[in-house]
Amino acid sequence: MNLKELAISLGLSPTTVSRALNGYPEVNEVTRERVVAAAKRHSYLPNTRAIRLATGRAMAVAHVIPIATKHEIVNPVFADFIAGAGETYSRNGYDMVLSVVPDDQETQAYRDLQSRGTVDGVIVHAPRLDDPRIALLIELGLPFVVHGRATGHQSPYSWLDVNNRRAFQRATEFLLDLGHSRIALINGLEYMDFAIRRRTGFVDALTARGLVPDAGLMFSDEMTEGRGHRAAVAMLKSANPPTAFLVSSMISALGVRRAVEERGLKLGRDVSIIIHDDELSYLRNGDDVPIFTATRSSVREAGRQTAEMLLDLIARPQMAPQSRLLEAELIIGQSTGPAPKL
Amino acid sequence: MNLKELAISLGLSPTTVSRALNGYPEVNEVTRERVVAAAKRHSYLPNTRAIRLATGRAMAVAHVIPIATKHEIVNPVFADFIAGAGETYSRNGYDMVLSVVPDDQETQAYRDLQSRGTVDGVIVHAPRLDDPRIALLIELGLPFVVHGRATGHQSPYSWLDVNNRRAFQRATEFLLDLGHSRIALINGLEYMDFAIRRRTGFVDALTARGLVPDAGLMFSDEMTEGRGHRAAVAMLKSANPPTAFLVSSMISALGVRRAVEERGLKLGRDVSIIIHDDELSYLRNGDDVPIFTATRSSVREAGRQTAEMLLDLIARPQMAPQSRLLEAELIIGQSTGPAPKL
DNA sequence: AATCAATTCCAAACCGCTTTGGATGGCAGA
DNA sequence: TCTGCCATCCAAAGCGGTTTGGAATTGATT
Repeated sequence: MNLKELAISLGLSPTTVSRALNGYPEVNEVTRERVVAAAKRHSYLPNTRAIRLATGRAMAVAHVIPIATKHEIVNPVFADFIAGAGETYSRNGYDMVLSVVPDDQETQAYRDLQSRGTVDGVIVHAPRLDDPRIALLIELGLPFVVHGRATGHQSPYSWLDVNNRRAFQRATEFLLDLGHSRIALINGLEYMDFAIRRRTGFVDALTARGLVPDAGLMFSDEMTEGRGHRAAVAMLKSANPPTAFLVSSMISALGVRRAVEERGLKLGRDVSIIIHDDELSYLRNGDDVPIFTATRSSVREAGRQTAEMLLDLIARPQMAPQSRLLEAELIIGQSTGPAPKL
Repeated sequence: MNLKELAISLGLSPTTVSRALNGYPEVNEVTRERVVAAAKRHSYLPNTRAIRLATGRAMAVAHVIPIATKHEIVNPVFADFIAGAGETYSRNGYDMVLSVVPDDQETQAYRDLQSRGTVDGVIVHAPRLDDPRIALLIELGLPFVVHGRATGHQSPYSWLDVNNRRAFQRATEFLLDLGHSRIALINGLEYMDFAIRRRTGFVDALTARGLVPDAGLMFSDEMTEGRGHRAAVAMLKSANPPTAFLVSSMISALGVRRAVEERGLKLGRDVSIIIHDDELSYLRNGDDVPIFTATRSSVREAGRQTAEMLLDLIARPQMAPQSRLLEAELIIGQSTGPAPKL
């Protein structure tokens, strides 16, 4: 059943039926009700493809997921972010299209999206230092919002980010206040913008207390359980081991915890850990009482809000770039305690 | 730049330009080259929305992701499956649209997708016992492929699944051969089809050796680190603890391992663990040597293949339902060893 | 030279909706 | 009674492609 057939069955013109269903004022209320009733009766729904062509809007947003040809890691944070963004899109009648492309074709993917008119805007994931995608999208004139920021990029653009620097600064201060002075940082890859900011917060907090960051206690790699474990093992067996760890991801932290326990040390007594908790739905930090002390910020909520910002931007294209900086909570769990006495 | 403008700039009709670009035979080879060159020069790409309306095909596939209003867990396996499927779609010029909907609106979501013509087909995730989605999709006539199977559903449909029963049967036999007789099963929620099949494989293997499955050693819950840990702790402190664990997920297994180590037991010597390894990219089972002995099957590859099956089905709608049963490898890691002597 | 079949191109219809620019009729105001 | 203004509806023109059904040109065949 399409608009034309529905119109015929009602003895009306397609124009009137279309207007009735879309709530335009130039149709009699009685007629409108007749139309709406008939539409429901025939379970008529307007064809998406036709609407898109007629209105010139795609009513869709893309998330481009580059697949690294080398170490092809799908960001575990991604699923929850998508879930959050997806909720927003559903509520607003937008479709979410995921473009999975080899990373060397990412540029072309954005150009395609733009010139074929497949979507009305995009969300940029996992920005890196001096990320080239931002300049590209500005040039293309395709509305976009970045989840995160790109240190080094000049011109203004819309983004939503967690205050990573502040979060890690506070976490470090918290450990310092507990008397820890040898604090290790188990970070993500430092070409990722968030990792750079976290390190900055960490270093700033140490420096402010007159401590000199020890390169041997700063580790940066993919955030997997194995890497976290390996790094922690190495640090713990060193001559002057850390008494506390600041860990960028729950997953790495599972590895760090294992290393700690393997050495017969007790978490929260001998060694403290603070993690950053994205509140991944399949990796809850304890059901009621948090296990890890953590800087916490829901990536799912970030997804919801980033999507909202993008839809705003699409609705008002000449709007100035917006930005939103979310503050992470510092929540106290069972993984931190006073630095052990020597 | 659109088709019409391009045609004018070439002194040709839109018809000819369209045909030239789409490789139809009724256009002179010289003309075709002129057209192709001009298209590239103006970086012309045909408008997606127009193509979709004109051809009546959406060139898109949906994955409906129900968000449980209660325990809203995003399946961690999901990200990698999507990445795999996405690769296939990209290669074939299809878009992947993700519909995130509250689970009580899932039925309506499928109906919408169908009658608005938003997509040409869908992939059904995480089938449950007697999953109603299958009957719905057959009724709607929307092409679909299920990732997994739905025990209890009658009429034929297309699916791709791992041989979960066989995998867990083999894993259990492997443990039995090592002399273990008290083997625990840490399974996923047993309204999920895959969990039912894994339990069946487990029970079958025990029964075949004349052992009676102990209900106290069979656990079923969400597959998180915490739940795995808790279940293992309880079992290990019981009067007659298991000497081996069969664990449905890498994530739960991290918790089980922690429980084992907390008790001062050594993995592979005092207690054995076999996991099912979906080869999640962010949860590698060791870099070179596998840590856990595992039944292994790449969910990413499953995504690739499931998507291929769906595209086939869309291309040949009257094709009989296809199915593909992937066998998991049993790979030997460091987490298994002979049952400890009493 | 006339016929016929390819070859090569084009005009126009169509996909299913939105939207512009009227047309019609009823009613109040002069 | 006539004018003008609403209120209500419709015809037709898009949106940007694809596809059908010729038409014109060319070359081979008789």
